[in-house]
Amino acid sequence: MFSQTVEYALRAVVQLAIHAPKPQKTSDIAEATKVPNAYLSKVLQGLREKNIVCLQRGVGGGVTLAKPPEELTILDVVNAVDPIQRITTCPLDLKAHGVRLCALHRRMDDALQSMETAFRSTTLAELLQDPNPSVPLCDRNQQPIMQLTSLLSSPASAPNIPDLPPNANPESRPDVV
Amino acid sequence: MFSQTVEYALRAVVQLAIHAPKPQKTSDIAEATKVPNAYLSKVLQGLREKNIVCLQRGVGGGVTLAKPPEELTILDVVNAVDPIQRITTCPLDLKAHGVRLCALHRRMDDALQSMETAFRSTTLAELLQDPNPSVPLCDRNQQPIMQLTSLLSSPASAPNIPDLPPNANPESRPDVV
DNA sequence: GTGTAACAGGATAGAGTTATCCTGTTTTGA
DNA sequence: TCAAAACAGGATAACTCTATCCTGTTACAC
Repeated sequence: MFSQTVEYALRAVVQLAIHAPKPQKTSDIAEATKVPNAYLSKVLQGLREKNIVCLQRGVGGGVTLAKPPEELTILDVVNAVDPIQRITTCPLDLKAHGVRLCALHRRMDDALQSMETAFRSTTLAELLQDPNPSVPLCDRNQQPIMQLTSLLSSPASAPNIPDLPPNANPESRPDVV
Repeated sequence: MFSQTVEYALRAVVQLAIHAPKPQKTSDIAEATKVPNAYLSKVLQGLREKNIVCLQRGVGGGVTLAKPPEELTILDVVNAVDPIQRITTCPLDLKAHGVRLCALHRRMDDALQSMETAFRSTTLAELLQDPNPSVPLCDRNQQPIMQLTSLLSSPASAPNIPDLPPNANPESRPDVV
């Protein structure tokens, strides 16, 4: 549903947000985000054209966010590389429909709108402040305060959060059927 | 965001639902839905493999829905041709994340889930019962009861719903920002 | 100015999506 | 049995997306 390019772009800007405002080299972002280096370079050029990032050549250069993480939403990034195309007029060009979508296209556009709204509501800064124990792009878990305390007081009993089997999925919300 | 194939498949099954349970020829569906005939044939073969439609060769044959419109949801059709792929494990394969998605992928999957839920909540039958004046695949507007009455009593003053300019969009819900 | 760091951008290629064409197979009914 | 109707399916092509490679250009430090 989301293109590879969107996924890559989001990973890259999250990595930039983590280190903002320090510039990051494309190759370092590529490594951290597991995105092919040469392709990431193209994606970043696209982001620059849409004023999401700044690219600086030469020694000490690299990539930076064009705005502070508080002012960049997921939607800004998504729309920069692979815009969510809302359905505004009848895809069949039926004259009688025009901008009054039929039930089918109304529902399809509603789905697009809900996605757009969700993406617009989250900034990069909010992503980083999320209390989720999995830190974006970082292969470790945050230790909750309680566990951190016990870790400090008795290192031997440090909780070791195990990987869960693929079907356990304790963090996800139950599917509304 | 939605592939052409999904759009085509949805148009086709709506057309089948409109005429259910009467079989429709592929060529007739193609014409009504403005989908390339030969390509629609491939799409329908995909829908048959997923038991969404039945295809019958020979004189009097054609395409029918494999279930009544009340039992087919938009999601059934979408997943048959271009499945909504939920994010269940970390796309970067970070060991520490596993099935506990980070904030970024959690939000992306939430968006996918809301789309999935919306599509699962609407059957083909409900699409056809929608009071929306634009009838799916049909290039005319239903006359609301009031207007129909006035039409019958005084044909000369029959309201003629004009096409609206692209930005007026009176039917769409206001965008929640 | 010279060398190095780092992005810029064109050429190219593989895979997937969308689309077309043509021939084969099945089914029905006269 | 034969002919027509209608789908089946292989071959192929255009286009887009994803990805790689290589050379050029810019910026900084010395």
